[in-house]
Amino acid sequence: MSQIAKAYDPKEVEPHWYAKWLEAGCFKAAVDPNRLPYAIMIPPPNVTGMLHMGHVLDNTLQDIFVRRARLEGKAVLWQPGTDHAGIATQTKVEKGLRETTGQSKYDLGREGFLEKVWDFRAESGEVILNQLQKLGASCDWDRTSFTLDQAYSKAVLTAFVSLYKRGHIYRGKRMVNWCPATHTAISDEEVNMQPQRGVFYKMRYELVEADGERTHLEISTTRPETLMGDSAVAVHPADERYAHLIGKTVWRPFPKAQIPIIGDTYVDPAFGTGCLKVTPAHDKNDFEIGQRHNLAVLEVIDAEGKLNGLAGPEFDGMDRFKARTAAAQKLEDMGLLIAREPYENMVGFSERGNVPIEPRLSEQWFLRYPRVAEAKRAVERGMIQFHPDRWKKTYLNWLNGIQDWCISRQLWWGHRIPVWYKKGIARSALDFDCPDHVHVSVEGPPDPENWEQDADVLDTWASSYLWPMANLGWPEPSAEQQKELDFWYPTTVLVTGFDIIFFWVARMIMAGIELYGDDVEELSDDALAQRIPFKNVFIHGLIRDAKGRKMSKSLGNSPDPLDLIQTYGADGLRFGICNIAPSGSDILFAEERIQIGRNFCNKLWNASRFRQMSGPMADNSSLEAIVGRIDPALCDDYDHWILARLVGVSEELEKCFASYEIAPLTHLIYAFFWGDFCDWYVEASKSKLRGDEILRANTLAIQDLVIRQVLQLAHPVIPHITEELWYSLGYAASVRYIQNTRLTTAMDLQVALNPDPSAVDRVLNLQEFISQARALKSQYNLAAQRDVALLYAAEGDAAQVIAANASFIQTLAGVLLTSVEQAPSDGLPAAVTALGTLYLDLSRSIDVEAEKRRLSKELEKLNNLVRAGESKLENRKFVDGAPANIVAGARKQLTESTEKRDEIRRILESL
RNA sequence: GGGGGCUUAGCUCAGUUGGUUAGAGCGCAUCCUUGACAUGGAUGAGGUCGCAGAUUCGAAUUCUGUAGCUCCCACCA
Repeated sequence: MSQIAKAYDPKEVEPHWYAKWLEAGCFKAAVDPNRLPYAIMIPPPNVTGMLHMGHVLDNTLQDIFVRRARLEGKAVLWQPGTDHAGIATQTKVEKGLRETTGQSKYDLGREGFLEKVWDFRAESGEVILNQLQKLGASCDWDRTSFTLDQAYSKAVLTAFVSLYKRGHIYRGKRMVNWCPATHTAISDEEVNMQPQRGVFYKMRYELVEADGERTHLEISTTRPETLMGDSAVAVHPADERYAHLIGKTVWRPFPKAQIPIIGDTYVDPAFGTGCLKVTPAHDKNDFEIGQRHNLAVLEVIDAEGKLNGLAGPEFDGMDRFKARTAAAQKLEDMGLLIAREPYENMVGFSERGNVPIEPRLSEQWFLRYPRVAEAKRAVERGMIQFHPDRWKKTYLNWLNGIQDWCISRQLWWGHRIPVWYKKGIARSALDFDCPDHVHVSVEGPPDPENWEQDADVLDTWASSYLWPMANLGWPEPSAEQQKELDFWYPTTVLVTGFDIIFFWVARMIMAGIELYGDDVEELSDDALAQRIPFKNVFIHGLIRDAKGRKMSKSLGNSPDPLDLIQTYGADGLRFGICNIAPSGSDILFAEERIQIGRNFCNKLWNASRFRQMSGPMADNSSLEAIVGRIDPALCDDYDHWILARLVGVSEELEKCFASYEIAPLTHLIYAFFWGDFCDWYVEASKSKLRGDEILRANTLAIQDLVIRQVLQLAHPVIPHITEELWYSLGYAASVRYIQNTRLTTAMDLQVALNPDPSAVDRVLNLQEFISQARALKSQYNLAAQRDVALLYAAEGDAAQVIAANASFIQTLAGVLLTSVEQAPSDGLPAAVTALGTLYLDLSRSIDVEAEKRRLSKELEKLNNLVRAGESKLENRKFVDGAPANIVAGARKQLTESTEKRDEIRRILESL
């Protein structure tokens, strides 16, 4: 036990306890067959990334879950790690290189460049993990994993080889999304559609043979720079305007060539002019049309987005966007451009390169997603549950229209594709079914000198999709790892944002189902349930700024979490972020919205401090010890009430965790501790604390009990301050750390305390009585006075309740109470409560009109209530049909309302 | 074009299977530095729960229609 300092200083407390936890091995995960497993795999942040608000939210939630699970007595694994993040990291290093030495990666060569990336990783790789520690994340850091670790790489390659051998992975020349900025193909998921303001060009292609009056076809396009690659003009076969021209030819203006007019139903006659230029090399649809009609594929744009020699000498080497206006100008010079119209359309942008992607034909590796049906089944049958549930629709919807995944990247940083080609055989002549031509294995060919490895690496997501199983030792677990796999896998819950349901969640599910276990065709539900990577998916929203915009560096609206920790403490930030994280999609972040976290910590701190100042500390070493200090005979209504509330809030929190509803979490804790305990219970205690020793000890025992339980309940959210107070107030005397105590359940508390439920009603009435007394004072600007004379007229039980609680009332309301037999006749300001009528005993005259206005307003309210209550109770259908407790409640309310109304009426008349 | 989601106090949001007088935080107004806390306390103003129907004894809550906003997916040049 130690003296609690005057002000709460998170900067002192937080690092202190974090170090202690690490030292004591509090976060270490250990297989324990006697406990239920609870495992979370961290969504691995980019190895060179910096902590941002999204991480704060995601990891705070995970930490809340695992810390709660530890309190519940489960064996807990929170696996940390980082992702090599292929494109992001490589781009960053390339940029740095360019800026510092002016070199490109080609100057260094593959080996040399990769060395630089590893250096960079060594420098910055630990940063984000350290930042997570500042937040209080209770990961088992000894297990920190990296997607390019040797063992992990082996898992990735094994997965590739298995999927290849099972026929899910193939190589093919296809239209892919090419990023001209990063010089690699990317997957459909890495392309973001953005509205672009551009120009709709209307141009004319001359018919080789005039069609009567008609000498030209009019064609609209947004991309005139690709016309040099046109190999046809397409029209709808049923389009009366053009159908008869099918089979004829037109002149492509430059390089001048005859190209056919073809009929294809893809063309929408109503759109533009109804004529479509077909550029099979640079448009996905055009490519398909080209396939159907056997058209030449003329590539005129290269990997960097520049035009090449095929486009003609004046365009050779020109950037695609420059070429767009240049081509239009040339058309205009030739008299072939009819119009330039402003136009807005959706253009695909490369997520990383942030430039428009270029559809490009290239040889790539593709994954035909395995186990799509089973991936759906696992979710549909509830083996995997999404929280909130509605996200499963998004997931299923995506799986329904799923296309093959381009998994090769023209990068160096990543897992190199484990495929080797025999030297001396032209790539085009390779027979992939012949082991003498193509070698696919984890180890590589026995005679590497005769082979050349595929130059590409795998998409980062084609490694992180193994995260849950690879981190536990798959595919070749040692005996120890096998135990871990058996125990922790499938993991309990995955916590992540909805933006990566497609990138990661769905792919992990399919990978797990396909690869975890033997290669069998049919999977029973039981087998499926063993293979899935996690049983629950907790989806949270994205953090946006107060105006709903995405957080970004360029907007400058992305606060540095470390600054926030500096100002509000890690606990304050955690509480705040948890408090504003609704179950909806977006979270609007504004700094003032997390102040509540700091304020709550401060309140907790000061309430504990007040406890310490209120009297000597006693045995707080266990729940039993504290309960043993409470004498039920000494407990009054307030004591029973706060204990009943404690049981209630404990139960509600249990429900929250069981159903993955975290939105109410902080609200429940806040309302109970601040609203009920501090504002009412502690205030009410003050008179008792000044009373006799025995009563004081009893009251302090109850305070100790409530604070202890609040510390337990709040610990997952605000671990540092609760640990500090746990220690300072002597709760740690027998068990050192909160997490090593067993969470007291609502049931435990109920049995141990058995609070009198009837006290709750009495206390609610008292609270109303006190509030009304305060309101009366406030009305007459007497709020600050502590000894305002108040008369009250009450009868029967109510009179007894007031008498028994007179000292509370006087303390809490700051009044001196006097009971009167009869209502005073001289028109004093009054308030009507369920316990009786209050009169402010004023020596000066009152403002009769103001008093009348106030009471009339109150009267109207009550009249409405009475009317509503009466009509309800006169309705036979209600009385007969509604549940008994509802009817009884309505009766009770009507009685009370009627009494109050009559009393107010009487007072009004007397004024 | 397909699929979600949202619409409740000035702002941001709760409101569990329909059921006592619709709540919270912030903001606002008035008062209070009374020995836990001004990162505080007290009091108060402020809502016909987007709109229109339907079901029901009873609807913010269920259903239908409708308007507006928003996100995701999708190959209209």
